[in-house]
Amino acid sequence: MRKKRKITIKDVAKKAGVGVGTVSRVINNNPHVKAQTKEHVLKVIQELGYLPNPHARRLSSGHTKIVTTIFPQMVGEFHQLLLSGIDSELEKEGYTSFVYPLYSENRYNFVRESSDFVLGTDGLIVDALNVDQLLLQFIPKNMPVVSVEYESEMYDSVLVDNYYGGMLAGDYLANFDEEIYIITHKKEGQLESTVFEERVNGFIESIERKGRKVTQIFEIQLDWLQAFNTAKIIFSNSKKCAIFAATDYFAFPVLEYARVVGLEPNKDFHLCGFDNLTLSDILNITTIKQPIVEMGSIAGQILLRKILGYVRKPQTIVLKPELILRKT
Amino acid sequence: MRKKRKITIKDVAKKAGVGVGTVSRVINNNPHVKAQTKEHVLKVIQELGYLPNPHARRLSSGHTKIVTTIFPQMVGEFHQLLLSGIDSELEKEGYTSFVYPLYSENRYNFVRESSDFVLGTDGLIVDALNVDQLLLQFIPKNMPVVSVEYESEMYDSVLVDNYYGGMLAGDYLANFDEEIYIITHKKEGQLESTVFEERVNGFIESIERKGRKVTQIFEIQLDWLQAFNTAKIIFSNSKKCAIFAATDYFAFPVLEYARVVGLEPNKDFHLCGFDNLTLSDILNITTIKQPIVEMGSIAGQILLRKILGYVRKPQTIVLKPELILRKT
DNA sequence: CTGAAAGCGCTTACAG
DNA sequence: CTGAAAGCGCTTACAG
Repeated sequence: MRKKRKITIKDVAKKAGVGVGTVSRVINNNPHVKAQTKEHVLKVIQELGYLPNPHARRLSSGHTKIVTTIFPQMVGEFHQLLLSGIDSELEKEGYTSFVYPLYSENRYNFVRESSDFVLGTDGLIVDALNVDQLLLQFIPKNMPVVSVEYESEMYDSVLVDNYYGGMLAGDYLANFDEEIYIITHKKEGQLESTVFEERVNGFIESIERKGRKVTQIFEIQLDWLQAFNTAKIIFSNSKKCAIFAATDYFAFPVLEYARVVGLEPNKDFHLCGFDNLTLSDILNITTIKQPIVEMGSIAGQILLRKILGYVRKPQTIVLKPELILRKT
Repeated sequence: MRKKRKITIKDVAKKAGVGVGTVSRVINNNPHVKAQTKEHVLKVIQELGYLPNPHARRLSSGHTKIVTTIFPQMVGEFHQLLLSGIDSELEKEGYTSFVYPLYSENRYNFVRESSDFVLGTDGLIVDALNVDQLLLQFIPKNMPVVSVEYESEMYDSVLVDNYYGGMLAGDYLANFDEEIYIITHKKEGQLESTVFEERVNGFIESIERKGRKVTQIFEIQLDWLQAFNTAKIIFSNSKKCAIFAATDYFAFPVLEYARVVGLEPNKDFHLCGFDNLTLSDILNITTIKQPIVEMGSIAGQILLRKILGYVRKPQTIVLKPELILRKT
C-alpha cells in the first residue's frame, strides 16, 4: 500500500482532457472559459477531490490576500473593534487578516527573527508597538506596513491624539477641588508604544495650566487586581479625590473599590477613564472616547492602497478623541 | 529608472561564487557547510539584503511551521490562556500559531469557502465550534486538525466535561433553600459548540436528583448589559435565589447588580459561575474551574504529532473541571 | 476560448 | 562539503 500522492492541477488537466492553463482559469474564476468547458473541469475537480496548493499559488501569483495584524496582547473588546474596522476595508478587495498577539517572549522572537514571518503575508498592521524597532531586521523597502497607535518614523501611522485626550481628561477633573491622582500603565520593554505616557503628559499639562498639580502617579501593569489595590491606596490617602485612569481597564476596579467602601462617584470622588469601552457606558464612567473602529478602517485602507501599489511617502493621520461625560 | 528586481537565491549564489544549493543550506542552517563558506555566503546575503521568499520555501519544503487557531471571537483572557497552552507545545518544534477569530459573517466565509485558507498553514486548532460542519468543504484527509471544546466526530478532540461541571455547580447550589435560576448563552447559528447546553443539562440533572427544580432559565447573548438586566429580573422576582451563571462573564454583572441593590452574597443569594477567570478570583465568586491552559497544551501536542506524521485514529480527551468554593 | 511552455524561488536527493 | 539539476504546483503571457 503506497502513499496516496497528492493530486495536482496536472491530474485534473489530464483527466479532463484540457491544458493546465484552463484548469487554472477555472479555479480562479477567470471569465474567459467556455461555460461548457468550465462545467466539465469543475466536475472532474469534484471527482478527484482536487484542492489547489496555496503555496504554489502564492509563489506564482505573488500574493496571499492575507494581512497580518500584530497586537501586543489580546485584551478583548478594544482589539476586536480595531480588527473589525480593519476588516471593513480589507474585505472590499477580498483580503482578510490574521491576528498575531505578542504576549510572550517567543512570539516577539518569531516576528523579529524570522523573515518568513514578516514576508509570509501581503502586509502588516502593527498596533501599539514601536514598529520601527520591532521590524528592524527583515523589512524589504516595498513591504506594506501600517502602524496604529504608534507614530512610526518609517511607515504610515494612524493615531489618536492621546496628548489631547489627556488634556480633555485634565480639563474635566481640574474642575473639582480634590486631590488629583493618575493611574497609568507601566511601560515594559522598549517595544511598547508611548500612548500611556502621552495621555499622562497631556493630562499633567492641562492640570498645571489650571494652576493645579497632580498629587501622585501610580504606574502599574495591565491588571485588574493591581488597579483595585491602587484604588485602595488612593482612597485611604484622601477621601476627596479626582482620579485619571489612563485606560478604562483601570477605571473599572477603581469604581468597584469605591463601591465596596461606600464612596459615591460625583460626590465623594471623580473618575475619568480612557477608551470608552462598553463597560464604561454600562457603569456610567466618564471617559475619553477613541474612534477605534475608524482608526482600524483607515489603517486598513492605507494598507490596501500600498498593497495594490499606490506608493506615496508615509503620512501620519491623527484622530481626535472626545470627552464622554457621564456620572463619575 | 527601472523597477528594482527582487533579489533571489540565484543572485546570492552568483555573487558568492557558489551554487544555490549551498546558499540554501546556509540560510537553513544546515550543518554540512564549511564554516568559511558559510561566513562568506552570509556576508554576501548581508550586502545584497537578500530575504528568502517564504512562498517558494513553503512550496518546496511543504510546510509553513505555522498553525491556525480559530476562535469564535476574541474575548480576552480565556483565549489568551488557551493560546499560551497551545504555544507551549508548538514552540518545542519551532512552530507558532496565528489566530483567526470568527466574529463576522465574512470571516466564516473565508474559512468555509476558501481552501487556501484551510491549507495555508500546517494545521488547524478549532475552538468551541462545530468543526465537522465548519470544515466540511475543503478538508483533505491528511490535514491535521484538533477540536477544542467541541466533540468532533472526525478529528481529535480535547474537552472539559461540561456536563460534569454543570453537576458540580448544581450540587453546590442545591444546598440552599432558594429559588434556582440559570443564566446561559443562547446558541447563535449551528456552528457554535454545545458547551453551554451541556453545562446547563448537567446542572439540571443534579438539581433534579436532589428533588429540586429550576425556576427559570435565561438565554442571553455574551453581553455584559444583558446579564446585568437579567440579574435585575431575577432579583425582582425573588430576593432569595441561587443563580448558576454558565460562564463567569455572566456572573460578574450579576454580582455587580446585587451590590447596586445592596444584596449580600452567601446570605441574600448564592452564585456559581463557570471558567474561573482572574476576575472571579478577585471578586470572590464561586465557580467551576476549567483547566484551560492544559486543554491548550494537550491540543497543541496532539496537533504537533499529527503534523509530524504520527497517524492514529482520532481520540477524545476529556478533562475534569472542579468546583472552586469562594464567597458567593 | 485554449494549450504549451516559461517562470515564480526555493529544497533536496544525487553524484562527486 | 558542494554544484547541477530536478521538482514543488501553480499563473500568466504568448500564440493561435
